[in-house]
Amino acid sequence: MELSPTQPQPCTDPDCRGQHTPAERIALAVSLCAARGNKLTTLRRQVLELLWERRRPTGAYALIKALELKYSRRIGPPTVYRALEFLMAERLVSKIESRNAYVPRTHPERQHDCLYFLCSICGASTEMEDPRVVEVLAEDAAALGYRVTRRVVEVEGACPSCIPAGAA
Amino acid sequence: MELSPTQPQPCTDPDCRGQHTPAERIALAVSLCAARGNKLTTLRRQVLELLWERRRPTGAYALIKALELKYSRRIGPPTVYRALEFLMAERLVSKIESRNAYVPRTHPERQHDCLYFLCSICGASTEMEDPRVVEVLAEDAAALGYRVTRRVVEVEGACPSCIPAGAA
DNA sequence: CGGTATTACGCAATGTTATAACGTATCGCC
DNA sequence: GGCGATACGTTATAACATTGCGTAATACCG
Repeated sequence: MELSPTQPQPCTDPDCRGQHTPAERIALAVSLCAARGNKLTTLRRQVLELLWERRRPTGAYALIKALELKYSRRIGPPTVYRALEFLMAERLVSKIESRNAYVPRTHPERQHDCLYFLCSICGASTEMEDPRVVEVLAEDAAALGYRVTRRVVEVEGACPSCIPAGAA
Repeated sequence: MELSPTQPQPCTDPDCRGQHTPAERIALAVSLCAARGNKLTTLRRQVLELLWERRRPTGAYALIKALELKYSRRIGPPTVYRALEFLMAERLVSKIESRNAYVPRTHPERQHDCLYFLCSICGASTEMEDPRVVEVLAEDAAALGYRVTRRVVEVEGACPSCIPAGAA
């Protein structure tokens, strides 16, 4: 499942209408890092840009190949993994655990982890936020006495465009 | 993070009090597979038993080592992965995606995917079910036009026993 | 400036997780 | 027994991730 890049995705957050373009999100990333005193180096920015360009969950090695192709130089796994580590720490990127792949976050300025809807047919991913999920999980965590540090919520299925194809 | 086995875990489901023992859960697995006309072979049962014995998320290769040790024979990765595939299809086992590890399911007879609470300190996992999570995710999926086939909900944090240790 | 500490990156090697491809054995059935 | 289907064994390899160490770039401070 390694499909061709597509266009900017609509934001499903009710608070923000319209589309987010890669360029605009990169600019936001730059200013966020600057504000925090962290360095979005060239390499890190290139990785983030690439993720925005592909705009679907992308594995680290696919990223390496794409970087090598685009910038005509050799890049080792640790280089990319370190960049991803930084980007995740800055909340600019999320890992899709069920795919060992990475996606750019639409709203790096926000606090909570996102939900991801993943299409098993076309491979697309849709990010969303739902405070109800956060709240319910918080209640469950409290009931168990857990202190929450991270939420992984990934819903696998068929996206609207693919349902005709895959419908039984 | 590879800790020693522990005892049967309490079931957090309000509908069922008491503890589930490995032996009892294996018996349930046998009868469920029989009822469905599927074969819980020796190997598959051994893998399931091992998961119940370890009772914390266990990687495929750790499973291989444990099997080799316990039954004194060589076992290749595909053998174990196929057994896991079968056990997951029968809903007897779940994969913890954020750890690339596997756990036995307490209630294989039930339909919905579980939530998992995972302790980053001791490595323990706690299974639970919450219809509210399922419902909220169903609503979100409907809003996006997604047809859901699987839910991955993994909450990382500190378990009650570890909070004193890890508390800042 | 120049020295020094810190952080980022390059690179080789290796570790870990998962699957492909193909052959053999086992089981159920007629 | 012969046959088809399913499970399992085996080798190799793919895919994902990290360790360790050295060098380069940067920031800080006298």
